[in-house]
Amino acid sequence: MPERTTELTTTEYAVLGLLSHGRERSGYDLRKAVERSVGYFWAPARSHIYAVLPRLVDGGFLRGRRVAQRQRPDKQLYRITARGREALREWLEAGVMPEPPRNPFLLKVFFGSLASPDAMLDQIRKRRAEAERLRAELLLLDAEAGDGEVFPALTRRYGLEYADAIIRWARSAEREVAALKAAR
Amino acid sequence: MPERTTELTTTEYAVLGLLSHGRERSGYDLRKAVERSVGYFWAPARSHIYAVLPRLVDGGFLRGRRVAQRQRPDKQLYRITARGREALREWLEAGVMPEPPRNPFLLKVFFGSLASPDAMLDQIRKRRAEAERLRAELLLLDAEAGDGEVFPALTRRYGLEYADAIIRWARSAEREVAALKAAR
DNA sequence: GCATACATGTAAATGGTTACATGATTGG
DNA sequence: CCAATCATGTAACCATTTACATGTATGC
Repeated sequence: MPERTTELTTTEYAVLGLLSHGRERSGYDLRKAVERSVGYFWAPARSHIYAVLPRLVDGGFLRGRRVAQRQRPDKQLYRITARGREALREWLEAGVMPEPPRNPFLLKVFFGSLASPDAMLDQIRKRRAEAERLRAELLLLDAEAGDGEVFPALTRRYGLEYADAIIRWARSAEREVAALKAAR
Repeated sequence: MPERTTELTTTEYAVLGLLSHGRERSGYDLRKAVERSVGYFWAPARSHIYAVLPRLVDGGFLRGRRVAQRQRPDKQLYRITARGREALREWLEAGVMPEPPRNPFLLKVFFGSLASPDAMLDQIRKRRAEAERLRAELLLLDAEAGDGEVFPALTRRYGLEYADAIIRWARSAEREVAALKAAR
């Protein structure tokens, strides 16, 4: 952790963010909300969400209340506090940490000459397929969302631009590796 | 770790990869090699490299030898073994794990409506500046490299495509957020 | 009869990070 | 004189992951 300029972890801010739009929710609800919203760029494990919630209550960022249910396990519902809202706003306005570079796929490409051209061709094709899946998913999300909120729409456009970049790259990379193979 | 289909961690494969091109190197050498090659998509901490080397020796992937130096601390030089080479090749040809989605910047954008438009504008501009720096760095690396190895060149092109995508996105996002601000 | 939705959590592992420790040599 | 280069490592921490544990109700 680099000097800890923020009070909370990214996942904690994600949870605060999801709770910032009014409604109180359970851990279970939050997990589903993640899938339908920030899931394609931030998807904490289920158990991680549950771990983070009591911590946020301890810090005064959330308030929780237990709801007994018949025929269902009890629920914990969480609501964001003024303090939580404030912390979230501060985080949003604070400088972004430059993300540590982390792309194992590119690592494979970099050392690609040690594998067979066919194997590398396969890797690149799979990557393209992944980007195409993402692209389709984002178009779907976009259609579902209509033109409501500006910022969520911006993240989807980012994703599309990103997916398109990979698809373009992959297409040209595939040609190049195929040529390499032909040239023996 | 998801079921552990590979024997080693990504950083360990990165080290094997860097040692696969002939020469023996020290931990210190490797760290510098990282910067000049895979650093913009895989950059382990210095201490992490040192931690990984003895582990690779234990597994038979590397052989190390101590070199005494006058006027300098002793060196450990490492060379890849046949076993190491084999493990690397297997990893290169094995399926890529789909990378876990992780983009804290997009998380901020997603919840951008909770901050001031100016703050968000600033965030996006900084992101663009970062992408422009990366772009410049990659062009430089490209120029330095000339047209030698195909695969490293492919990773640089990936980076450029990526950087351009972000720059394009940021430009349009900046306009949009500015409009939002003007609309009060 | 079986999968899925509802609902929450603990335990263990891990891959990675920063901070700390040490010290000589070289070049501006 | 100061910064950078050479050179290696330990210790502490941590954010996050998977596996494990438990059980009811509903719809196909």
